Amino acid sequence: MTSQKFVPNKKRAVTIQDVAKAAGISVSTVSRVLNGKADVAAATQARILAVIDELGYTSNLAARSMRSHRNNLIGLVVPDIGSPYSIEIMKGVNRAIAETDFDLLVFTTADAQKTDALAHEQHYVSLLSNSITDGVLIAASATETFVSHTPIVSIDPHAPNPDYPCTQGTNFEGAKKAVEYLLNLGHRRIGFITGRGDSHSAARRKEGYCAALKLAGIAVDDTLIAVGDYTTKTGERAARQLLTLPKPPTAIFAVNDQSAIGVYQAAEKLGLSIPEDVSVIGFDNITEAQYLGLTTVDQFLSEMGYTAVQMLISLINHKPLEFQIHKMPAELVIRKSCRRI
Amino acid sequence: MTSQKFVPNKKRAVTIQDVAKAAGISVSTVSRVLNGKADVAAATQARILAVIDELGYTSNLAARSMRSHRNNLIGLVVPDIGSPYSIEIMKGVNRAIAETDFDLLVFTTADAQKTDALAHEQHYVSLLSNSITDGVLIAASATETFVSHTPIVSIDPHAPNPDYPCTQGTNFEGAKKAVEYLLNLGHRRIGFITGRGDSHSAARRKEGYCAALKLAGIAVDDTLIAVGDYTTKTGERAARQLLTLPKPPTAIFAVNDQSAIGVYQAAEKLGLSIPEDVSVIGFDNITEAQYLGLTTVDQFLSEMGYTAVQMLISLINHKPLEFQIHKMPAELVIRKSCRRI
DNA sequence: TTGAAAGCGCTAACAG
DNA sequence: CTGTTAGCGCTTTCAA
Repeated sequence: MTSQKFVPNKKRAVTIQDVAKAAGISVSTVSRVLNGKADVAAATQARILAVIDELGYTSNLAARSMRSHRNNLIGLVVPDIGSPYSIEIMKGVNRAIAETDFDLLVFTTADAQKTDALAHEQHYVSLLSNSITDGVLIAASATETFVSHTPIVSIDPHAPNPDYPCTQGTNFEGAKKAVEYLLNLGHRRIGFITGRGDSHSAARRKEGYCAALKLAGIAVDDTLIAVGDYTTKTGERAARQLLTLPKPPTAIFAVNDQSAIGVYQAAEKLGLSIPEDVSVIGFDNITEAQYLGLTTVDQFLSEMGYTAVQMLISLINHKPLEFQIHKMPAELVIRKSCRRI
Repeated sequence: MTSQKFVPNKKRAVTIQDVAKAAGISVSTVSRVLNGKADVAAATQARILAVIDELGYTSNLAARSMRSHRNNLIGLVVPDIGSPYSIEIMKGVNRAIAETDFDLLVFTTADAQKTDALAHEQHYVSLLSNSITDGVLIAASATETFVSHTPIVSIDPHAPNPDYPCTQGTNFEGAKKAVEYLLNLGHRRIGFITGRGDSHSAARRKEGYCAALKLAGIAVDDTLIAVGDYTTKTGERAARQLLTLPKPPTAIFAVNDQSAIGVYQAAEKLGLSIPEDVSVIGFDNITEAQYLGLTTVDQFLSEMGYTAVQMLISLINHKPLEFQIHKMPAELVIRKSCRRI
């Protein structure tokens, strides 16, 4: 077996000094053309540009940032790249970034489940913010306070923090709307799958669920509330618990779409069909839920990302913000997972 | 309307100097405890740690990287965060990263369609690689050469480049396998939706399509080959072209799953159903395709990302690579989008 | 065990 | 228009 070994080339990076030397000019002049200053002779500029191209020079971000404190770079910290939630937010962030002259750097706290995500969040935010980034966006932050001398905007934080501007969903109103929709369809036994206990948004969604029920004169039945943690796995377990009740609910409202997918899977495994046997609505609106045909409450995660970028850039440019908390309206997206009874 | 203005706090970042001053000690000693050197008195160390905690000090990545040239940070450049393709790769990369002590920084070339993505790719790679990152992974690179003094591993490059190690799919074999499956099902008129012309992998997939046909003694019919560019949009257009032919194909093999989704949508709009009227297979295997029930050739994009990380880390640690090109096997995933005729 | 000092590559005054 | 110089915050010799 001929295994082709590969040994990396270990050449030093070319610096501004190399360029200056090769062009027979001082570093400051090179720096000037690099930064597009006007006061450089056309001939000199052309020569330097040629040398830069020839040597394949690229400015060292670290060195540059150390001096100029402006990198046109914004950081985004997400709990888990690859989760539908993060992806949706990244899409919006990316779209907003594309309209500006900022670049985007995405940082992930890798394995949120392994060690304490809180410390990681903290760590990364300070790391980015105190270094190369002009400001940072932090999605689904569980952390309360950050150490940063650079602007921070938080996207859909678990708990609201008056110290940092953020975008937020209308969790209460959205959940209420969803449950009211089910009530209008004639449902009276409506189950709820909760999120993690420490999450402010999950709590608000539960409040919305209870409020809608109360408004309709229906008492909240604790046996119809099952505990989840935003994942499909616990969603399935919770749904199984609800659907195997002596008197199961005719509809289930899940704290998020991932949990709703769990309901979908549980129903499938129990030989139940949706929406014939049970109607389902989930909060949030991700691709999988869309393809499954799940009715969802869309709080426009991607818009949250989009808006957060604009807020952050205002802050970076020292413009005051109109609102410290930007609420995104939630909208019910009717698909085929609910039926009238 | 009471708009709550928000003005950012503009405090300077706390540096190692501040810590040294507050602890009544020199910066070098602080640096030592920061880097876990052994030769510091326990008392001094404790005091410094306390001050660090109190002041909320975080080391400046830029400054640190400038001196030490090792940041335990790897960069990933993707063409488009938010595209199913990139997401799949990121998942694998992230999984691998979580097993190491490296952190991941994801860079995106934002809007590939806007300006020339090639220059962007180039730019970001050098930027990351010459600065804060110990090595970079580049996904779906169209660029031929990179300027970098740091290791580079390319994931599923459009065109293979002998200068950089990479992970690659078995494009030819996978496509051949897919078409052979359709042939076994009895299909004789099998359409193909192509990828972009400049893509090596697209070309290989087409070759696989042709090879399978030839092996079965079927002449390649150019009217059954429609041009796409990896997107759902062109996939739909191409599918429409094929399906409205006087003698349409009974099956379509699409260069990627996004194009296959286009086939799905085109069929729907033409009132055709899958697989009754037309069978469909797509290359790659993303969430949407899975939920749609599309039969696909899975080349394990996420495994490509995973493997690439390991290759890169070997390089960073100056270990030679066993293979410069790591081929990932492609596997046919049978779902419900094909039928026997 | 600790401190002083020399840069890493770059930008930004300040002179010429 | 161009060069000189002084750091940005940090690590790392080299002395003490």
